[in-house]
Amino acid sequence: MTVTSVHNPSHREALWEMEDAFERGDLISVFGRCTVDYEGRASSELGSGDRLVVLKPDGAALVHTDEGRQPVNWQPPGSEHRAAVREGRLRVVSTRTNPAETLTVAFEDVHQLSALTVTGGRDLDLHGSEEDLRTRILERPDIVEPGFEPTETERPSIAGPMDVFGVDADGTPVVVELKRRRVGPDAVGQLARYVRGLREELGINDSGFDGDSVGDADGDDGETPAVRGVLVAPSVTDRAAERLADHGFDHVALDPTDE
Amino acid sequence: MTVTSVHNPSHREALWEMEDAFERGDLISVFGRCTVDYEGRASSELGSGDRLVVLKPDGAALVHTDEGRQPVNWQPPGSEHRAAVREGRLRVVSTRTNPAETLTVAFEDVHQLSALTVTGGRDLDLHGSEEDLRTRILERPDIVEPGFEPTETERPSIAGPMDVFGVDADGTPVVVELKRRRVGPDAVGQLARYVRGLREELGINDSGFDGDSVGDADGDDGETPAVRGVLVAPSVTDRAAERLADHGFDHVALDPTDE
DNA sequence: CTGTTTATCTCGCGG
DNA sequence: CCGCGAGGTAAACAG
Repeated sequence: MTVTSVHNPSHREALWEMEDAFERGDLISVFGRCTVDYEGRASSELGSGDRLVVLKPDGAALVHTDEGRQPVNWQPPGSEHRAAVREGRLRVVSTRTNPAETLTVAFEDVHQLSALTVTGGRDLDLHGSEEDLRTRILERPDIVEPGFEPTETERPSIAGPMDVFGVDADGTPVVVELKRRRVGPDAVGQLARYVRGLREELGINDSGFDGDSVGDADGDDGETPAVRGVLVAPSVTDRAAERLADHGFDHVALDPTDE
Repeated sequence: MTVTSVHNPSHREALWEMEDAFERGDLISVFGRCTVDYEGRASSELGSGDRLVVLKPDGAALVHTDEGRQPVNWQPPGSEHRAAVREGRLRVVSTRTNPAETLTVAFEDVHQLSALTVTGGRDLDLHGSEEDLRTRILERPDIVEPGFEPTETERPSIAGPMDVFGVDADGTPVVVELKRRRVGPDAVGQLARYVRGLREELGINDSGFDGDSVGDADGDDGETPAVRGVLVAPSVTDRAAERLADHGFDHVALDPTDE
Protein backbone atom coordinates (compact mmCIF):
# COMPACT_ATOMS: atom_id res chain seq x y z
CA MET A 1 0.00 0.00 0.00
CA THR A 2 1.61 3.25 -1.10
CA VAL A 3 -1.29 5.64 -0.60
CA THR A 4 -3.51 6.09 2.44
CA SER A 5 -6.27 8.58 1.95
CA VAL A 6 -9.26 9.87 3.88
CA HIS A 7 -12.04 12.15 2.59
CA ASN A 8 -13.79 14.69 4.74
CA PRO A 9 -12.47 13.08 7.91
CA SER A 10 -13.21 14.39 11.35
CA HIS A 11 -10.39 16.47 12.74
CA ARG A 12 -9.55 13.60 15.12
CA GLU A 13 -9.42 11.08 12.27
CA ALA A 14 -7.23 13.43 10.28
CA LEU A 15 -4.88 13.75 13.26
CA TRP A 16 -4.57 9.97 13.64
CA GLU A 17 -3.78 9.53 9.96
CA MET A 18 -1.27 12.34 10.03
CA GLU A 19 0.54 10.98 13.09
CA ASP A 20 0.73 7.54 11.49
CA ALA A 21 2.13 9.15 8.36
CA PHE A 22 4.76 11.08 10.37
CA GLU A 23 5.71 7.72 11.90
CA ARG A 24 6.10 6.04 8.51
CA GLY A 25 8.05 8.94 7.03
CA ASP A 26 5.40 9.51 4.38
CA LEU A 27 4.91 12.51 2.19
CA ILE A 28 1.67 14.10 3.40
CA SER A 29 -0.78 16.02 1.28
CA VAL A 30 -3.70 17.84 2.88
CA PHE A 31 -6.37 19.74 1.04
CA GLY A 32 -8.72 21.80 3.14
CA ARG A 33 -10.03 25.15 4.29
CA CYS A 34 -7.54 26.74 6.62
CA THR A 35 -5.86 29.87 7.92
CA VAL A 36 -2.08 30.19 7.89
CA ASP A 37 0.19 32.17 10.17
CA TYR A 38 3.91 32.62 9.86
CA GLU A 39 6.33 34.15 12.33
CA GLY A 40 10.06 34.35 11.79
CA ARG A 41 12.30 36.32 9.46
CA ALA A 42 9.12 38.17 8.56
CA SER A 43 5.55 37.52 9.61
CA SER A 44 2.35 36.98 7.70
CA GLU A 45 -1.26 36.05 8.11
CA LEU A 46 -3.45 34.33 5.59
CA GLY A 47 -7.21 34.36 6.00
CA SER A 48 -9.49 31.42 5.52
CA GLY A 49 -9.39 29.64 2.17
CA ASP A 50 -8.95 26.29 0.41
CA ARG A 51 -5.31 25.33 0.06
CA LEU A 52 -3.06 22.39 -0.60
CA VAL A 53 -0.63 21.72 2.23
CA VAL A 54 2.33 19.40 1.65
CA LEU A 55 4.40 18.09 4.53
CA LYS A 56 7.61 16.30 3.62
CA PRO A 57 9.48 13.80 5.78
CA ASP A 58 12.65 15.92 5.50
CA GLY A 59 10.86 18.72 7.35
CA ALA A 60 9.84 20.88 4.40
CA ALA A 61 6.32 22.31 4.43
CA LEU A 62 4.49 23.95 1.54
CA VAL A 63 1.20 25.81 1.42
CA HIS A 64 -0.09 26.24 -2.12
CA THR A 65 -3.08 28.13 -3.47
CA ASP A 66 -4.43 27.61 -6.97
CA GLU A 67 -2.05 30.25 -8.31
CA GLY A 68 1.65 30.75 -8.74
CA ARG A 69 4.76 28.62 -8.81
CA GLN A 70 5.73 29.78 -5.34
CA PRO A 71 4.05 28.43 -2.25
CA VAL A 72 2.11 31.19 -0.50
CA ASN A 73 3.73 30.06 2.75
CA TRP A 74 6.34 27.44 3.51
CA GLN A 75 8.95 26.04 5.85
CA PRO A 76 12.38 24.88 4.66
CA PRO A 77 13.69 21.30 5.06
CA GLY A 78 14.95 20.55 8.55
CA SER A 79 11.88 21.92 10.23
CA GLU A 80 9.85 19.83 12.63
CA HIS A 81 6.20 19.13 12.02
CA ARG A 82 3.72 18.54 14.81
CA ALA A 83 -0.02 18.08 14.67
CA ALA A 84 -2.72 18.39 17.28
CA VAL A 85 -6.41 19.05 17.65
CA ARG A 86 -7.13 22.29 19.52
CA GLU A 87 -10.62 23.58 20.02
CA GLY A 88 -11.89 20.76 17.85
CA ARG A 89 -9.71 21.75 14.91
CA LEU A 90 -6.71 20.13 13.29
CA ARG A 91 -3.68 22.34 13.73
CA VAL A 92 -0.31 21.70 12.11
CA VAL A 93 2.72 23.57 13.42
CA SER A 94 6.09 23.47 11.71
CA THR A 95 9.04 25.01 13.50
CA ARG A 96 12.73 25.44 12.93
CA THR A 97 15.56 27.23 14.68
CA ASN A 98 18.33 29.41 13.28
CA PRO A 99 16.52 31.39 12.31
CA ALA A 100 13.58 30.71 14.61
CA GLU A 101 10.51 30.36 12.45
CA THR A 102 7.07 28.97 12.98
CA LEU A 103 4.40 28.13 10.45
CA THR A 104 0.94 27.37 11.75
CA VAL A 105 -1.86 25.94 9.64
CA ALA A 106 -5.24 25.82 11.35
CA PHE A 107 -7.83 23.79 9.46
CA GLU A 108 -11.50 24.61 9.63
CA ASP A 109 -12.29 21.73 7.34
CA VAL A 110 -10.17 18.89 5.97
CA HIS A 111 -11.42 17.87 2.51
CA GLN A 112 -8.80 15.22 1.88
CA LEU A 113 -5.70 13.93 3.62
CA SER A 114 -3.32 11.57 1.85
CA ALA A 115 -0.17 9.84 3.07
CA LEU A 116 2.14 8.96 0.22
CA THR A 117 4.95 6.45 0.62
CA VAL A 118 7.74 7.48 -1.71
CA THR A 119 10.22 4.96 -3.06
CA GLY A 120 13.41 5.76 -4.94
CA GLY A 121 14.24 7.65 -8.09
CA ARG A 122 15.85 10.85 -6.96
CA ASP A 123 18.62 11.04 -9.58
CA LEU A 124 18.40 14.04 -11.88
CA ASP A 125 20.88 14.94 -14.56
CA LEU A 126 20.78 18.45 -15.87
CA HIS A 127 22.33 19.67 -19.07
CA GLY A 128 22.68 23.18 -20.42
CA SER A 129 24.34 24.61 -17.35
CA GLU A 130 27.35 26.88 -17.49
CA GLU A 131 29.42 23.96 -16.20
CA ASP A 132 28.15 21.85 -19.10
CA LEU A 133 28.97 24.62 -21.56
CA ARG A 134 32.54 24.88 -20.27
CA THR A 135 33.01 21.12 -20.61
CA ARG A 136 31.86 21.24 -24.21
CA ILE A 137 34.23 24.11 -25.04
CA LEU A 138 37.16 22.21 -23.54
CA GLU A 139 36.24 19.17 -25.60
CA ARG A 140 35.76 21.07 -28.85
CA PRO A 141 37.44 24.50 -28.60
CA ASP A 142 36.69 25.24 -32.26
CA ILE A 143 33.12 26.17 -31.36
CA VAL A 144 34.62 29.35 -29.86
CA GLU A 145 36.72 29.99 -32.95
CA PRO A 146 39.01 27.98 -35.22
CA GLY A 147 42.45 27.57 -33.71
CA PHE A 148 41.44 28.47 -30.17
CA GLU A 149 43.30 26.50 -27.52
CA PRO A 150 42.07 26.61 -23.94
CA THR A 151 44.81 26.38 -21.34
CA GLU A 152 43.05 26.96 -18.01
CA THR A 153 39.58 27.12 -16.52
CA GLU A 154 38.64 29.17 -13.49
CA ARG A 155 41.97 30.92 -13.88
CA PRO A 156 42.33 33.31 -10.93
CA SER A 157 42.74 37.03 -11.58
CA ILE A 158 42.40 40.20 -9.56
CA ALA A 159 38.83 40.44 -10.89
CA GLY A 160 37.97 36.87 -9.88
CA PRO A 161 38.23 33.55 -11.71
CA MET A 162 37.83 33.70 -15.50
CA ASP A 163 35.63 31.00 -16.98
CA VAL A 164 38.06 29.88 -19.69
CA PHE A 165 41.50 31.17 -20.55
CA GLY A 166 43.58 30.24 -23.60
CA VAL A 167 45.31 31.44 -26.74
CA ASP A 168 44.02 31.98 -30.26
CA ALA A 169 45.52 30.82 -33.57
CA ASP A 170 48.06 33.68 -33.40
CA GLY A 171 49.10 32.87 -29.87
CA THR A 172 47.32 35.93 -28.46
CA PRO A 173 45.89 35.42 -24.95
CA VAL A 174 42.10 35.10 -24.93
CA VAL A 175 39.75 35.51 -22.00
CA VAL A 176 36.43 33.70 -22.53
CA GLU A 177 33.37 34.55 -20.48
CA LEU A 178 30.47 32.06 -20.54
CA LYS A 179 26.84 32.95 -20.05
CA ARG A 180 24.02 30.50 -20.39
CA ARG A 181 21.44 33.08 -21.38
CA ARG A 182 20.98 36.43 -23.05
CA VAL A 183 23.22 38.98 -21.39
CA GLY A 184 23.15 42.69 -20.70
CA PRO A 185 25.98 45.20 -20.33
CA ASP A 186 26.97 43.82 -16.92
CA ALA A 187 28.48 40.70 -18.48
CA VAL A 188 30.60 42.87 -20.77
CA GLY A 189 31.78 44.79 -17.74
CA GLN A 190 32.73 41.54 -16.06
CA LEU A 191 34.70 40.43 -19.12
CA ALA A 192 36.34 43.86 -19.34
CA ARG A 193 37.53 43.57 -15.74
CA TYR A 194 39.13 40.20 -16.45
CA VAL A 195 40.85 41.49 -19.58
CA ARG A 196 42.02 44.63 -17.83
CA GLY A 197 43.31 42.55 -14.93
CA LEU A 198 45.19 40.22 -17.23
CA ARG A 199 46.71 43.11 -19.16
CA GLU A 200 47.98 44.58 -15.93
CA GLU A 201 49.31 41.19 -14.92
CA LEU A 202 51.18 40.84 -18.22
CA GLY A 203 52.41 44.43 -18.10
CA ILE A 204 50.45 45.49 -21.14
CA ASN A 205 49.12 49.02 -21.45
CA ASP A 206 45.36 49.32 -21.79
CA SER A 207 45.68 51.18 -25.06
CA GLY A 208 47.30 48.13 -26.55
CA PHE A 209 50.95 49.10 -26.12
CA ASP A 210 52.98 45.93 -26.11
CA GLY A 211 55.83 45.92 -23.62
CA ASP A 212 57.77 42.90 -24.88
CA SER A 213 54.85 40.54 -24.55
CA VAL A 214 53.50 37.28 -25.85
CA GLY A 215 52.76 38.09 -29.47
CA ASP A 216 51.10 41.18 -30.75
CA ALA A 217 48.13 41.00 -33.07
CA ASP A 218 49.22 41.12 -36.66
CA GLY A 219 49.53 44.21 -38.89
CA ASP A 220 47.33 46.48 -36.77
CA ASP A 221 48.51 49.68 -35.24
CA GLY A 222 48.64 50.28 -31.49
CA GLU A 223 44.83 50.13 -31.26
CA THR A 224 44.64 46.34 -30.94
CA PRO A 225 45.14 45.13 -27.36
CA ALA A 226 47.38 42.10 -26.82
CA VAL A 227 44.71 40.37 -24.74
CA ARG A 228 41.40 39.50 -26.40
CA GLY A 229 38.00 39.13 -24.80
CA VAL A 230 35.35 36.74 -26.06
CA LEU A 231 31.81 36.56 -24.71
CA VAL A 232 30.02 33.26 -25.30
CA ALA A 233 26.27 33.63 -24.86
CA PRO A 234 23.11 32.78 -26.79
CA SER A 235 22.54 36.46 -27.50
CA VAL A 236 23.29 39.96 -26.21
CA THR A 237 21.20 43.09 -25.65
CA ASP A 238 21.76 46.12 -27.88
CA ARG A 239 23.49 47.95 -25.07
CA ALA A 240 25.77 45.00 -24.45
CA ALA A 241 26.63 44.85 -28.16
CA GLU A 242 27.68 48.49 -28.04
CA ARG A 243 29.90 47.91 -25.06
CA LEU A 244 31.42 44.83 -26.70
CA ALA A 245 32.28 47.00 -29.72
CA ASP A 246 33.72 49.72 -27.48
CA HIS A 247 36.10 47.23 -25.93
CA GLY A 248 36.88 45.43 -29.19
CA PHE A 249 35.54 42.15 -27.77
CA ASP A 250 33.98 39.36 -29.78
CA HIS A 251 30.65 37.66 -29.24
CA VAL A 252 30.13 34.00 -30.03
CA ALA A 253 26.45 33.11 -30.27
CA LEU A 254 26.08 29.74 -28.62
CA ASP A 255 23.03 28.35 -26.89
CA PRO A 256 23.95 26.03 -24.00
CA THR A 257 21.00 23.76 -24.72
CA ASP A 258 22.04 23.17 -28.34
CA GLU A 259 24.12 20.10 -28.88
CA MET B 1 -18.32 18.53 -3.99
CA THR B 2 -14.88 20.08 -3.63
CA VAL B 3 -12.71 16.99 -4.05
CA THR B 4 -12.83 14.31 -6.71
CA SER B 5 -10.38 11.52 -6.18
CA VAL B 6 -9.52 8.18 -7.77
CA HIS B 7 -7.13 5.54 -6.43
CA ASN B 8 -5.01 3.32 -8.64
CA PRO B 9 -7.08 4.22 -11.69
CA SER B 10 -6.35 2.89 -15.12
CA HIS B 11 -4.46 5.34 -17.26
CA ARG B 12 -7.63 5.95 -19.27
CA GLU B 13 -9.65 6.64 -16.13
CA ALA B 14 -6.95 9.00 -14.92
CA LEU B 15 -7.05 10.83 -18.23
CA TRP B 16 -10.83 11.31 -18.05
CA GLU B 17 -10.65 12.66 -14.52
CA MET B 18 -7.83 14.97 -15.47
CA GLU B 19 -9.60 16.34 -18.52
CA ASP B 20 -12.73 16.98 -16.46
CA ALA B 21 -10.60 18.77 -13.89
CA PHE B 22 -8.96 20.94 -16.57
CA GLU B 23 -12.48 21.82 -17.71
CA ARG B 24 -13.59 22.81 -14.22
CA GLY B 25 -10.43 24.82 -13.56
CA ASP B 26 -9.53 22.61 -10.61
CA LEU B 27 -6.23 22.29 -8.85
CA ILE B 28 -4.95 18.82 -9.77
CA SER B 29 -2.78 16.63 -7.58
CA VAL B 30 -1.32 13.41 -8.96
CA PHE B 31 0.77 10.95 -7.02
CA GLY B 32 2.40 8.18 -9.01
CA ARG B 33 5.48 6.53 -10.42
CA CYS B 34 6.73 8.55 -13.33
CA THR B 35 9.64 9.81 -15.37
CA VAL B 36 10.06 13.54 -15.99
CA ASP B 37 11.70 15.33 -18.89
CA TYR B 38 12.30 19.02 -19.21
CA GLU B 39 13.53 20.92 -22.24
CA GLY B 40 13.90 24.69 -22.36
CA ARG B 41 16.26 27.14 -20.73
CA ALA B 42 18.15 24.07 -19.61
CA SER B 43 17.24 20.41 -19.97
CA SER B 44 16.91 17.56 -17.53
CA GLU B 45 15.80 13.98 -17.25
CA LEU B 46 14.45 12.32 -14.18
CA GLY B 47 14.34 8.53 -13.98
CA SER B 48 11.46 6.50 -12.69
CA GLY B 49 10.26 7.25 -9.16
CA ASP B 50 7.26 8.16 -7.00
CA ARG B 51 6.46 11.85 -7.12
CA LEU B 52 3.73 14.34 -6.40
CA VAL B 53 2.69 16.34 -9.43
CA VAL B 54 0.58 19.47 -8.99
CA LEU B 55 -1.12 21.15 -11.94
CA LYS B 56 -2.65 24.55 -11.27
CA PRO B 57 -5.42 26.18 -13.30
CA ASP B 58 -3.18 29.23 -13.89
CA GLY B 59 -0.77 27.04 -15.84
CA ALA B 60 1.79 26.37 -13.14
CA ALA B 61 3.11 22.82 -12.81
CA LEU B 62 5.15 21.39 -9.94
CA VAL B 63 6.91 18.05 -9.57
CA HIS B 64 7.84 17.30 -5.98
CA THR B 65 9.85 14.47 -4.48
CA ASP B 66 9.88 13.73 -0.75
CA GLU B 67 12.76 16.16 -0.26
CA GLY B 68 13.39 19.86 -0.53
CA ARG B 69 11.40 23.04 -0.61
CA GLN B 70 11.98 23.40 -4.33
CA PRO B 71 10.14 21.31 -6.87
CA VAL B 72 12.55 18.98 -8.67
CA ASN B 73 10.95 20.11 -11.93
CA TRP B 74 8.34 22.72 -12.69
CA GLN B 75 6.69 24.99 -15.18
CA PRO B 76 5.79 28.63 -14.41
CA PRO B 77 2.24 30.04 -14.47
CA GLY B 78 0.98 30.77 -17.95
CA SER B 79 1.97 27.40 -19.29
CA GLU B 80 -0.56 25.15 -21.00
CA HIS B 81 -1.24 21.67 -19.67
CA ARG B 82 -2.32 18.81 -21.91
CA ALA B 83 -2.88 15.17 -21.07
CA ALA B 84 -3.08 12.08 -23.23
CA VAL B 85 -2.58 8.35 -23.07
CA ARG B 86 0.29 7.19 -25.25
CA GLU B 87 1.38 3.59 -25.38
CA GLY B 88 -1.08 2.81 -22.62
CA ARG B 89 0.42 5.40 -20.26
CA LEU B 90 -0.83 8.69 -18.94
CA ARG B 91 1.37 11.47 -20.22
CA VAL B 92 1.10 15.09 -19.09
CA VAL B 93 2.81 17.77 -21.16
CA SER B 94 3.08 21.38 -20.01
CA THR B 95 4.40 23.92 -22.50
CA ARG B 96 5.01 27.60 -22.61
CA THR B 97 6.58 30.01 -25.06
CA ASN B 98 9.07 32.81 -24.51
CA PRO B 99 11.13 31.09 -23.56
CA ALA B 100 9.99 27.87 -25.19
CA GLU B 101 9.87 25.24 -22.49
CA THR B 102 8.33 21.83 -22.26
CA LEU B 103 7.79 19.67 -19.22
CA THR B 104 6.75 16.08 -19.83
CA VAL B 105 5.60 13.71 -17.09
CA ALA B 106 5.13 10.12 -18.18
CA PHE B 107 3.35 7.97 -15.61
CA GLU B 108 4.03 4.29 -15.30
CA ASP B 109 1.54 4.04 -12.48
CA VAL B 110 -0.97 6.49 -11.05
CA HIS B 111 -1.46 5.87 -7.34
CA GLN B 112 -3.89 8.69 -6.75
CA LEU B 113 -5.35 11.53 -8.74
CA SER B 114 -7.34 14.28 -7.05
CA ALA B 115 -9.13 17.30 -8.47
CA LEU B 116 -9.49 20.09 -5.93
CA THR B 117 -11.95 22.93 -6.36
CA VAL B 118 -10.47 26.00 -4.71
CA THR B 119 -12.64 28.78 -3.34
CA GLY B 120 -11.47 32.17 -2.19
CA GLY B 121 -8.99 33.34 0.40
CA ARG B 122 -6.04 34.71 -1.53
CA ASP B 123 -5.31 37.75 0.65
CA LEU B 124 -1.95 37.59 2.34
CA ASP B 125 -0.62 40.34 4.48
CA LEU B 126 3.08 40.20 5.09
CA HIS B 127 5.01 42.20 7.62
CA GLY B 128 8.74 42.56 7.94
CA SER B 129 9.37 43.17 4.25
CA GLU B 130 11.43 46.08 2.99
CA GLU B 131 8.18 47.74 1.90
CA ASP B 132 6.87 47.35 5.43
CA LEU B 133 10.10 48.74 6.85
CA ARG B 134 9.85 51.82 4.64
CA THR B 135 6.27 52.42 5.73
CA ARG B 136 7.27 52.25 9.39
CA ILE B 137 10.10 54.73 8.87
CA LEU B 138 7.77 57.18 7.14
CA GLU B 139 5.31 56.90 10.01
CA ARG B 140 7.94 57.26 12.74
CA PRO B 141 11.15 58.76 11.30
CA ASP B 142 12.73 58.96 14.75
CA ILE B 143 13.61 55.28 14.60
CA VAL B 144 16.29 56.27 12.07
CA GLU B 145 17.50 59.09 14.31
CA PRO B 146 15.92 61.90 16.30
CA GLY B 147 15.03 64.84 14.10
CA PHE B 148 15.16 62.92 10.83
CA GLU B 149 12.53 64.04 8.33
CA PRO B 150 11.91 61.93 5.26
CA THR B 151 10.93 63.90 2.16
CA GLU B 152 10.85 61.31 -0.64
CA THR B 153 10.87 57.58 -1.21
CA GLU B 154 12.21 55.87 -4.30
CA ARG B 155 13.81 59.19 -5.17
CA PRO B 156 15.47 58.78 -8.57
CA SER B 157 19.21 59.37 -8.92
CA ILE B 158 21.86 58.57 -11.45
CA ALA B 159 22.62 55.47 -9.39
CA GLY B 160 18.96 54.36 -9.33
CA PRO B 161 16.12 55.04 -6.90
CA MET B 162 17.12 55.55 -3.27
CA ASP B 163 14.94 53.87 -0.66
CA VAL B 164 14.33 56.92 1.52
CA PHE B 165 15.61 60.47 1.17
CA GLY B 166 15.30 63.26 3.72
CA VAL B 167 17.05 65.74 5.96
CA ASP B 168 18.46 65.40 9.46
CA ALA B 169 17.97 67.70 12.44
CA ASP B 170 20.60 70.09 10.99
CA GLY B 171 18.96 70.18 7.59
CA THR B 172 21.71 68.06 6.02
CA PRO B 173 20.49 65.79 3.21
CA VAL B 174 20.37 62.12 4.23
CA VAL B 175 20.22 59.10 1.97
CA VAL B 176 18.78 56.05 3.72
CA GLU B 177 19.27 52.56 2.38
CA LEU B 178 17.01 49.83 3.76
CA LYS B 179 17.95 46.18 4.06
CA ARG B 180 15.78 43.61 5.71
CA ARG B 181 18.66 41.35 6.69
CA ARG B 182 22.33 41.28 7.61
CA VAL B 183 24.30 42.95 4.85
CA GLY B 184 27.76 42.68 3.37
CA PRO B 185 29.98 45.30 1.69
CA ASP B 186 27.84 45.38 -1.47
CA ALA B 187 25.07 47.26 0.35
CA VAL B 188 27.58 49.89 1.46
CA GLY B 189 28.71 50.22 -2.16
CA GLN B 190 25.12 50.73 -3.21
CA LEU B 191 24.62 53.44 -0.58
CA ALA B 192 27.93 55.05 -1.58
CA ARG B 193 26.77 55.29 -5.22
CA TYR B 194 23.57 57.03 -4.14
CA VAL B 195 25.44 59.49 -1.93
CA ARG B 196 28.05 60.17 -4.61
CA GLY B 197 25.30 60.67 -7.19
CA LEU B 198 23.46 63.11 -4.96
CA ARG B 199 26.64 65.04 -4.20
CA GLU B 200 27.25 65.44 -7.91
CA GLU B 201 23.67 66.49 -8.38
CA LEU B 202 23.98 69.14 -5.69
CA GLY B 203 27.39 70.26 -6.91
CA ILE B 204 29.22 69.13 -3.83
CA ASN B 205 32.77 67.87 -4.04
CA ASP B 206 33.33 64.31 -2.88
CA SER B 207 35.88 65.44 -0.30
CA GLY B 208 33.18 67.35 1.49
CA PHE B 209 33.83 70.78 0.05
CA ASP B 210 30.64 72.76 0.36
CA GLY B 211 29.90 74.88 -2.67
CA ASP B 212 27.15 77.07 -1.26
CA SER B 213 24.97 74.21 -0.18
CA VAL B 214 22.13 73.40 2.12
CA GLY B 215 23.80 73.48 5.50
CA ASP B 216 27.14 72.04 6.40
CA ALA B 217 27.69 69.71 9.28
CA ASP B 218 28.65 71.55 12.41
CA GLY B 219 32.15 72.31 13.62
CA ASP B 220 33.98 69.68 11.56
CA ASP B 221 36.64 70.51 9.04
CA GLY B 222 36.33 69.76 5.35
CA GLU B 223 36.30 66.01 6.05
CA THR B 224 32.57 65.80 6.64
CA PRO B 225 30.57 65.56 3.41
CA ALA B 226 27.38 67.61 3.11
CA VAL B 227 25.34 64.56 2.18
CA ARG B 228 25.02 61.80 4.76
CA GLY B 229 24.48 58.11 4.21
CA VAL B 230 22.57 55.90 6.62
CA LEU B 231 22.27 52.14 6.30
CA VAL B 232 19.28 50.62 8.08
CA ALA B 233 19.72 46.88 8.57
CA PRO B 234 19.49 44.37 11.40
CA SER B 235 23.28 43.95 11.37
CA VAL B 236 26.36 44.26 9.15
CA THR B 237 29.38 42.06 8.45
CA ASP B 238 32.80 43.15 9.71
CA ARG B 239 33.90 44.06 6.19
CA ALA B 240 30.76 46.12 5.69
CA ALA B 241 31.38 47.95 8.98
CA GLU B 242 34.86 48.90 7.78
CA ARG B 243 33.51 50.26 4.53
CA LEU B 244 30.81 52.19 6.38
CA ALA B 245 33.53 53.80 8.50
CA ASP B 246 35.62 54.59 5.39
CA HIS B 247 32.73 56.51 3.90
CA GLY B 248 31.66 58.11 7.16
CA PHE B 249 28.23 56.48 6.94
CA ASP B 250 26.03 55.52 9.86
CA HIS B 251 24.43 52.20 10.61
CA VAL B 252 21.06 51.97 12.33
CA ALA B 253 20.46 48.49 13.73
CA LEU B 254 16.81 47.76 13.05
CA ASP B 255 15.24 44.37 12.60
CA PRO B 256 12.26 44.55 10.23
CA THR B 257 10.36 41.94 12.22
CA ASP B 258 10.59 43.84 15.51
CA GLU B 259 7.72 45.92 16.78
C1' DC C 1 29.24 27.72 11.64
C1' DT C 2 29.29 32.05 8.51
C1' DG C 3 29.86 34.15 3.88
C1' DT C 4 29.61 33.94 -1.34
C1' DT C 5 27.57 32.70 -5.64
C1' DT C 6 24.26 30.65 -8.53
C1' DA C 7 19.44 29.69 -10.25
C1' DT C 8 15.20 26.42 -15.61
C1' DC C 9 15.50 31.25 -9.75
C1' DT C 10 10.26 33.68 -9.17
C1' DC C 11 7.86 37.92 -8.91
C1' DG C 12 6.64 42.60 -9.55
C1' DC C 13 7.38 47.18 -11.53
C1' DG C 14 8.78 50.51 -14.84
C1' DG C 15 10.09 52.07 -19.61
C1' DC D 1 8.65 43.06 -24.81
C1' DC D 2 13.14 43.93 -22.05
C1' DG D 3 15.64 45.33 -17.97
C1' DC D 4 16.19 45.87 -13.02
C1' DG D 5 15.90 44.72 -8.18
C1' DA D 6 13.95 42.21 -4.14
C1' DG D 7 12.97 37.77 -1.91
C1' DG D 8 10.83 34.86 4.62
C1' DT D 9 14.63 33.86 -1.85
C1' DA D 10 16.62 28.30 -1.78
C1' DA D 11 20.65 25.61 -2.43
C1' DA D 12 25.41 24.54 -3.38
C1' DC D 13 29.94 25.54 -2.05
C1' DA D 14 34.11 27.50 0.14
C1' DG D 15 36.51 28.94 4.35
